Amino acid sequence: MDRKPTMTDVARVAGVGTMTVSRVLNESAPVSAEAAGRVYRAIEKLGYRPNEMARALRGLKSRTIGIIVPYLYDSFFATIAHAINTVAKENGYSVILTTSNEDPDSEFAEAQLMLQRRVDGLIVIPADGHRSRLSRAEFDKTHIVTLDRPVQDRRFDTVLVHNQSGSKRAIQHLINEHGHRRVFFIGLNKQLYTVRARFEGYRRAMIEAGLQPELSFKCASQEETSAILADVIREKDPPTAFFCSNNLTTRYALRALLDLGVRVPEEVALIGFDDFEFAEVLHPTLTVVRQPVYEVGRVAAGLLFDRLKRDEFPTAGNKVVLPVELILRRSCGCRPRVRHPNA
Amino acid sequence: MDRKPTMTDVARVAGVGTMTVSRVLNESAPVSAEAAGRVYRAIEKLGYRPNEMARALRGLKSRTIGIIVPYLYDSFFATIAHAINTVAKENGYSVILTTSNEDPDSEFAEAQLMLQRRVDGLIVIPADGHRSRLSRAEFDKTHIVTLDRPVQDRRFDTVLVHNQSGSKRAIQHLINEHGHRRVFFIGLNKQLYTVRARFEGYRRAMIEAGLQPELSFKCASQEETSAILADVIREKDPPTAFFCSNNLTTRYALRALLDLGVRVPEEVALIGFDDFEFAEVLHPTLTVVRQPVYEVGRVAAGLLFDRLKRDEFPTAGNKVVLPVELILRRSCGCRPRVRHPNA
DNA sequence: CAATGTGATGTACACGTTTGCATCCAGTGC
DNA sequence: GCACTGGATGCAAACGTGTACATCACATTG
Repeated sequence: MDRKPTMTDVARVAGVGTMTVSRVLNESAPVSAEAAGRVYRAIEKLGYRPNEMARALRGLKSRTIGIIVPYLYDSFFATIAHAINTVAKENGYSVILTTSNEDPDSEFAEAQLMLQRRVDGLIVIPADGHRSRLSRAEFDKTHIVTLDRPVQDRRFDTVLVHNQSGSKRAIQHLINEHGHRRVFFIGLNKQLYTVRARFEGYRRAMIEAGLQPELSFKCASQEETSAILADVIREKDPPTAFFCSNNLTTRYALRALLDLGVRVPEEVALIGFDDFEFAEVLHPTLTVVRQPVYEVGRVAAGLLFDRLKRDEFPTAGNKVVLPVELILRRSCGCRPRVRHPNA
Repeated sequence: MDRKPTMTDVARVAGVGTMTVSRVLNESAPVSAEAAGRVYRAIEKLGYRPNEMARALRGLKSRTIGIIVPYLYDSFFATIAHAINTVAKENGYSVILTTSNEDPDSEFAEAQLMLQRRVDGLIVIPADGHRSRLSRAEFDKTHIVTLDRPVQDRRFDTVLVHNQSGSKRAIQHLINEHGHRRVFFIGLNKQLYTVRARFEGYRRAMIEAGLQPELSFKCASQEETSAILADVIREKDPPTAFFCSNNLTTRYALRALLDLGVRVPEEVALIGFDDFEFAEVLHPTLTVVRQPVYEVGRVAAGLLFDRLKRDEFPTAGNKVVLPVELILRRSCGCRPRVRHPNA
């Protein structure tokens, strides 16, 4: 009476064979209403729950997918995970989640572990490495969808956003609407795909306007960012606008400007990539390129479940690129209408 | 040649019995160096990985724990999840993650599902309901640790923070150091344990100072918060300080004050509960009660793995309460030294 | 009526692993 | 030489479920 009740227990109590129980549970074959009733009562009485381990072992699906993200405390990744989890639930799937800490080796190891756990599919935000190890033979028979950053392997489905055109548009806004000529790009990491793509958009916008691209990638910490901005601001003809490649650099830059006593947007304009909740609370409110974070996660999960349903391994995966949106607030110099509550 | 290699395959290639392979993998019994070598080579050659499903089924542990959080896009919960995942990895465990959407029924259903998946233990941030369904008989033989919010069931281990004394100290700071007499408490949800506890600290501080507690709980959206603050600010003798019960209300309140054109801290002071990354970037920088979020997750995971190692079900669980810290910045009226980078 | 289908059920086995138990070999003490 | 230890190994069973197959009653068809 200690162990969890099993299908055999249910069958015994209901006075039927184990198969009848199985058939009732899965509706895999017709069962007489009378027998089904007895089975249901027995299940209720014993508090029986099928053992998913055994089900998975028997060769069906584990009804589990794996997610690998670089970090979880980043709101971008957390939102992605939330979206995927929601879709997984809708499909009756569970989610095993882990982090790669932006390390390809760790990512590979975690993916292997997930395979040992026999996940039916994998959604990965590839770690920021030159080439991922996910393409290796071990994963030949695994459905993989990548996210946010592409991977060389053409077999995977991928979901991206229009990084390049998004940042290009933001820069053009600064140049055309506000007359900026020295716009400074704040990067984070030369390797990171998203940063490279966003830089490329920036670069093209500048070149097309006949301007000189200026950039810095050494902004991985508050200290580095503060030091660089302090130098740049002191030049005799300093930049009049900054473009931050992501959330993190936006925060670092704002903090640095605050410490330096440089007023935004009066003295310099600033646009960030990726919207966040406090962007509307900051003073000034922040103009950003917004990417549809939740949607990215949802679409990626959708692609994975499509694959799982078909269960075929095409030689070329789907590639979905979602649009981004320039949200004009005050930090770029615009004066959008502020909503005043009932007053 | 299509299927994943199994232990039997390895045994055949290595010219040994399956048991020798198992023993090599688990080091559960002595194996001759010569045989072990052959096994290792066979594993390497075939790319064999043990099937965790089969292992779990055979009655050992699933080496998987479950986490249930209300939401994932909240940075507090995401950080908790990250901490737990990190500790789980250290212990060779995987993590199944899901969300309850703050709904006790959903929480119960998800917990059941996790049991079907045969998790070895469960870490739950109990959904905001009067009483959780986690105490029911179904979970008698499951190791459960709760987090952030307590549960009636004394058998569970629990990790909390000093909500009450933390908010009391913040209020006392406003009263004693800055001379405030009308301090307004901004709640969120009467049910939510953390909000109630923080309110109680506020109430006691006010009473002890001979002041009148004033509060509002109808601040679950930006609109509600804005409307209430607009009313309150227009009173003939308006509050001179606000205390926000959590991250979300802090954001709503700041936004409302910004829209109303009320300057912080010149016209009103503000302290929030729970620190966040943008608190130092806001203008003014934000005074907050900081709770050790990551640590809460780490400790909870530690408690769970202690239980798993012992594998006993005590009648009374451990209760750990971690300290919080008042971080003085500018929004309360203090003028902390600002660090100016190399200048 | 024999042949054939169809619905409802049970029996055996397989999934891949680990746990008992049995086995085998070598060395030791008498 | 014999029984005994003890290390190294294999065999069968079991974990809980689903698939394949067999069975059986009964209805349908010619």
